[in-house]
Amino acid sequence: MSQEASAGNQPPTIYDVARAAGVSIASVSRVLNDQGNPRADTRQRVLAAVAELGFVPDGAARALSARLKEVVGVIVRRPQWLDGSLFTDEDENLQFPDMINRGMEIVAQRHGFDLLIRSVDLDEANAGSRIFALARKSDGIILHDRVLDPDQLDRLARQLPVVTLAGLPTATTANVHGDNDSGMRAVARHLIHDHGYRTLAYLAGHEGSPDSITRGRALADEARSAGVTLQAGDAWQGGYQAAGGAAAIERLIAAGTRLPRAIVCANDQSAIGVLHALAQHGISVPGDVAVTGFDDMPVARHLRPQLTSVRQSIQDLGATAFETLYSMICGDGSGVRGQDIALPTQLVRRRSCGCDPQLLVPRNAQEAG
Amino acid sequence: MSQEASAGNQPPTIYDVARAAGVSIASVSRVLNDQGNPRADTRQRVLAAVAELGFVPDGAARALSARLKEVVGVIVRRPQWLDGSLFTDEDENLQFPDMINRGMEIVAQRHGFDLLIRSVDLDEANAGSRIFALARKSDGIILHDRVLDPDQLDRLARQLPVVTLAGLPTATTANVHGDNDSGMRAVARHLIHDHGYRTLAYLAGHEGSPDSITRGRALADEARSAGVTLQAGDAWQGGYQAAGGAAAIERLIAAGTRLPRAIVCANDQSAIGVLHALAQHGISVPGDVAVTGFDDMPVARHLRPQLTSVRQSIQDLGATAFETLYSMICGDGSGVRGQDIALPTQLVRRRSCGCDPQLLVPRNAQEAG
DNA sequence: CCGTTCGAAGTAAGCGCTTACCCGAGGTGG
DNA sequence: CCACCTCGGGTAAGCGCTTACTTCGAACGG
Repeated sequence: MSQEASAGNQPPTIYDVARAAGVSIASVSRVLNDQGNPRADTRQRVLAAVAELGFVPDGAARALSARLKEVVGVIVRRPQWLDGSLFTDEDENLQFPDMINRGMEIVAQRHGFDLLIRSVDLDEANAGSRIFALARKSDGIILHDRVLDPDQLDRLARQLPVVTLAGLPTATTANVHGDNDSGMRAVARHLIHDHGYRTLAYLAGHEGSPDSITRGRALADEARSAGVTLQAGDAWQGGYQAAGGAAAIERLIAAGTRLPRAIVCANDQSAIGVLHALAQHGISVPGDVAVTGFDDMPVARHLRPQLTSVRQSIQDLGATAFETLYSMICGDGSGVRGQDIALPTQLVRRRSCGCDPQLLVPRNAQEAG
Repeated sequence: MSQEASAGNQPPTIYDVARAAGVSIASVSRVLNDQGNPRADTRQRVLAAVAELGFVPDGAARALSARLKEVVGVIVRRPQWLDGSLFTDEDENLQFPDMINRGMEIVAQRHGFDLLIRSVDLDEANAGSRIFALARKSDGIILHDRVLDPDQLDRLARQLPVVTLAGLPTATTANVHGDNDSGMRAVARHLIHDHGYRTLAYLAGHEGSPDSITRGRALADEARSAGVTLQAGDAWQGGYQAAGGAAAIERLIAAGTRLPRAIVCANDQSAIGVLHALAQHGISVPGDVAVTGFDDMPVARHLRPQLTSVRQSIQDLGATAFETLYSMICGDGSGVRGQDIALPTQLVRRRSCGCDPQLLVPRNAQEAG
C-alpha cells in the first residue's frame, strides 16, 4: 500500500517485489511460476510482498521471455454495407461471429488466454498484411469465414498455428464447422416429406463460402432424389444478410417470377429479410410460402412467424476452435493439423415451415435444446 | 521467400532484416518507425529486405521496449444465468456490449490498437484480480457496466488509464453513457401526453446500474409532474434480461395485480420478455398494455409489435469510449479525466407504444435514423 | 573430521525490439 | 588548410521477465 500513494504510478516490477521480500528476482519468478521448490519461508516472504505491492507481471515482458503471449488473434470479417436498404443498420450481422467469439473466450479463460479481436474488410487492399500484423501480437490465429486466400493462409500457417471457422482445412491448418450436410438434409426431408412441398428454392450465402456451398449441395441432392424442383443460382443470392434476402425477393417479385412453395435460406439473417419482403407484399408465411433459416440465432424465435432453422451450438463452434488451436500452441497439435471438424446440428421446427408449434414437443424442451 | 521454406519456421526478426539489407538493426528500426532521415538507398535496401522476408515486428518485444502495447483491455460482464426459464439461452444479452465493442474496435484500428476482450462473472470471487491481470496486458482499460467497486477502480486507475461505460466517473477515470435522462423523458412525455396513458410502470434493470437508476428517476419525475401513477420497486425488476422481464410479468399476473396501461422497460432485452409474457396471457400490445424499450437494438424492429424504444448510437458509445481512453494513453488526457460524457438519444416510435407506424415519418427515413 | 552430495537461491544471459549516445565522413567558414 | 559543425548510421544499453548455470551452505558417509 506504500508506493502507490500518488496518481500516475508505474505498476511495481519484479525488482520491487524482490527488494521488498529480500530475495532475488529469480526467486520471485520461481515462486510465481511454481518452479523448483522454494523454502517455505522464502515462499511466504515473496507471496507477502506480492500481495503488499499488488504485483502482477507485465504481459509483454513475460511474453518476450517465455515465448508465449497467452493471446490468440481472432479475425472477423466485417460485412460490406449495402446502401440505401431498409437494413442499413446491419450491426446484427455480427451477432453470429460475436457468439462464436464468446464461446472461444470462455474456454480461453480456462487456459489463461485472451482474445485479440480484429475485423477486416474483405475488399480492403491490405487485409492480408493486417492479419499478419495481428499474428505478431498472438500465439495463434483463428480466422472466421474465409478471410485469406489459400496462398496467404499457407504462409501464415507456416509462422504460427491457425484454425479456420467455416473454411477449408489445409495440410497445416484445422477447420471447424457445423455439420451443414446433415443439417440441411434434415430441413430438406422435412419440407419435402413431412410437408409435401414440391417446389423449393435455395437462397445462397456469400459466394465462395464453403458453408453455403455445402448447404446448397445437400439441399440439391435431397431435392433431386425426391424429384422436386429446386430454384437456385444468380437470382437467389442473399449474401447471408437480411438486406440481401429482402432484395432478392423484391427482384423476383418485380420480375414476375412465380415463387416456390418453400424458400430455404442459407442463414437466419437472410431469412429475416425474406420474411420481411414477403410480408410487405402480403404473402403469407407459411401459408403461401414456407421459409427456413440456418444457425438458429436467438432472434429466430422472436420473429413472426417463428423461424424454423437448424441449430448449431454456436458457442461450441468457438470453444472447439479454441481448443483445437490451443492444442497446436501448447501440445504438439500434430493430431489436429489438417483436420476438418464437424459439430452436430439439429433441425428446430417452428411455425415458418408450416409446423404448428403446439403439436410439437413441449416448448420448454424444445427451446432449451 | 528463401528461409520460409520449411514448415514451423520462426518468423524473421529484425536481425534477419538487418543482415539481408547489410545495415544495423538500428537502421532497420529507424526506417520502420520514420525516425531520423535515412539516406534514400539505405531506406530502399531496408524496405526491400522487409518485403522479401515478410518481416513484421514482434508485438511483445515492441511493447516492452516502446512501453506501448497498442492494446486496450475490455472487460464485459457476463450475465448470470437464470435457470429453468424460457430464455435460458440468453446469448443475445451480450449483443449490446458486443455492438459497443465493435464501435471501439473500428476506431481502435485507426490508431493501430487492438482490443483484448475478457468477460467476468460479477459473483466471481477474484473478478478484481482478473481485471488487474488484464491490465498488465494492455495500455488502458475499458470497463463495461460497473464491474469494479470504487476502491478497486481507484487502485486500477492509478496504474493505467481507465474509462467506464454506463458507470460513474471518478477523479481519475472518465465515463461514457447515453443521455438517459432526456431519452427517458421523451418516452414519458410521449406516453403521457401523446397517448394519454395515466398509469405507468418502470421495469428496472439490474440493481445499482447507474443507467437504470437515471432512467427510472427521469420517468418518475415526468410522471410526478404530470400527475400520473407510476408503479415501480421490488415487483418490477427485470435485470435487463428477457427472462427477468417475463418473470416479473408472470409474478404480477399470478398475484392478480392489475397491470398499468403502459410498461416502460429499462432496456429492449427485458421488453422482449415482457412482450412474450403478455402474449402468453392473451394481453394485447399495445391495445391493452403499451410497452417500450430502451437502446433500440436491431431486434426491436423485428418484434411483433415492433418495439418503441430509445435509440442510442451504440457504436458511438464504444467509439467515444475508445477515443477518450486513447487521449489518456497518448495525449496527456488531463482534459478528460473525471468527465462524464453523455451521448444523444432519440425516441423511436413504433407500434408497441400505440403509434401507427403508417402515420409516422416514412419508414426508410425512420429506420435509417 | 573432511570430502562429497544435494538442493535452495543468486547471477547473468538472453527474448526482439527502441533509442540515447557516439563515431566518422563530408561540408563549411575563418 | 584546419577547426568545427552536421548528420547518417553503428554500438550498446536497456525494457521486465524466464531460466540455465553457478554458488554456497548444510547434511551426510567414510
